[in-house]
Amino acid sequence: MNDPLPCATCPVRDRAACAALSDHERNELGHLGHHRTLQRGEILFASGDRSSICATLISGALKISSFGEDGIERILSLIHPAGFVGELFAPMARHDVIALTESRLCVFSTKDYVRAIERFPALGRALLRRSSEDLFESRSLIDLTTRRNARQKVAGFLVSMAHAASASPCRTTNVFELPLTRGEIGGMLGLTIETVSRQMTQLETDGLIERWGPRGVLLKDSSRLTALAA
Amino acid sequence: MNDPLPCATCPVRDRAACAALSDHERNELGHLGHHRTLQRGEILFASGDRSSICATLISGALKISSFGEDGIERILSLIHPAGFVGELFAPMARHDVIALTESRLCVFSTKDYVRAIERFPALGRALLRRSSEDLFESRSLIDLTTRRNARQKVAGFLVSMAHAASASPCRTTNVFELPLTRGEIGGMLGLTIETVSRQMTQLETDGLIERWGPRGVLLKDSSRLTALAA
DNA sequence: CGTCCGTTTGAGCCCCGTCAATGTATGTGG
DNA sequence: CCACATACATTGACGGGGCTCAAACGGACG
Repeated sequence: MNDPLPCATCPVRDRAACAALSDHERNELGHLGHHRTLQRGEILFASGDRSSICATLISGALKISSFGEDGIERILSLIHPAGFVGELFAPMARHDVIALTESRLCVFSTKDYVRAIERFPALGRALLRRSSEDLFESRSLIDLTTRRNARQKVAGFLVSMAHAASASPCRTTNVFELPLTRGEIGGMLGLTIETVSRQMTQLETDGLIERWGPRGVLLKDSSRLTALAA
Repeated sequence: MNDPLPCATCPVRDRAACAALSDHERNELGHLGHHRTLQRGEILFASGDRSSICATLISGALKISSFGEDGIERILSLIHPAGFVGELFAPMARHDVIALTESRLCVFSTKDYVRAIERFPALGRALLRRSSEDLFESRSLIDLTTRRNARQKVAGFLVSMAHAASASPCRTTNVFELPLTRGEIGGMLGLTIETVSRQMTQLETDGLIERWGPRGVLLKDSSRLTALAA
C-alpha cells in the first residue's frame, strides 16, 4: 500500500513544501505518504473528522468550506497545486475539504507529518512560508468579500482567478476555465447565484470579458477590470 | 537602545511564539529585539514599507487593514496579545498594521527573526502553529462576512469578540469593551456605520445584549446570539 | 427524445446604503 | 465653569441594489 512516492517526476516537486528537503530527506518523507485521486465533489475530510490526515495538492483544485445549519455553503479558501491542506495542530478538522475538479493528492497522516517537521526543520520553515502565503490569500479574500457592491466583488474574483490559473506569477493568463459553479462563486463572495450570473452578463455586455460556455472566461480588458475591483 | 528584553516578567511569555524556546535561546532572541509602545491610531508599519520589522504583541490590540483607493478601510484581521505580525518572506509589507488601543510590542528586524528561526527550529514550529491559528481565525472572519444579513454578521462578530476578550478559551466572558468604533466594525463586516448601529440597538431591544456606553457590551443571551449567528 | 443539472433572465419586494439631522462624550481655551 | 469644537453614535427618511421566487434556456448523458 505505501509504496514510496515517485517524487522524481512530481509536477510540483519544486514548488510544494517538500521542495525544501534534500533528496535523501524527501525520499524518507515519501515513504510515509501515498497518492490519492479525488473526483469532483469527493470529500478529502469533513468538519469534525478525527481522521487526521493532511495532503499536498499535486494537480486539480480543492475548496475549503463551512456549512451553516441552513445548509448554505460558504467557501473559505481555494487550494491550488502545490498547496497544502490539513490541520496539523487541532485535534480534529474544523472545515470540509472537497475536490472542485479531478485532483491528485499526496496524502500523509498528520502524526507522521508533524514528526517529519520535527526531524527536518527545513520542512517546517517551508510550511511556515506556505502558511504565510495562505494567510495573505485568505486576507485578500476578506478584502474581496467586504467590497461595497456585487460588481466589484465579481470583477475582483475574476482577476484573482486569472492569477491563480496562470502557472507563473509573472505572466498572467487572460483566458481560463472557472473551476467553480455560479453557486460556488456566490458562496465565496456572499452573493446569490442569480446576482453572480447577472454581473457576469453585464461585464460581458460592457465589453470587459467574454464567455466561452458557462465556465470559460476571457478577460478582454484586465486593466479596467482591475481598476473596477479596486 | 537594545537592552536585553525582560522576558522573565513578560505577560505573554508562555503563550507567544518565543515560549517554545529554552531560557538560553530566548535570552539570545531577547538581545535582538526591543520594546515599543503604540498609542491608539499609531501605525506599526504601512503597506509598501520596506522597513521589514515584525513583532509580538504583549498587550493591547492591533488591526491589519487595507485601504481602497476610495479611502475606505477594510479590516482584515485583529491581533490580540501573544499574536505575531510582520511579513517574514515578502519583500515589503502588503497591509497596514495599526494600534486599536495603547499597545506594547516586542519588535524585531525581520532579517534577525528569520535567522533566529533557522537557528532555533522550535521557534519556526511555534510560529507555524500560530500561523495555522491565524489562518483559522481569518477563515472564521470570511465565514462571518459572507453571511446573508447584517443581523447574523453583527451577532457573530459580538460572539467572536467575547471569545477574544476572555483570557482563557474555556471560560468566556459575557461582558467586555469593544476596542473598535462602529466604523471599524463596519469595515470588518462589510457594513456601514449606520447599519451596525441599528443592528446593535435592535439586538438590545430584543433583549439579546445590553450596552454600557458606546463601547461596553453585555451578552445577556449568548446561546440565542450564537444560534442567530449560525 | 427526455431527464438532470446548471445558467440565464424576469418581476417584485425588502434590506441596507446613502444622506441628513440630532444626541452624547471628551477635551480645549476663554 | 461654560462655550465651543471634535469625534463618535444614534435615529429617521428615502431610494436602489441585491435577494427571493419563478420560469425559460442549454448542454450532458441516458
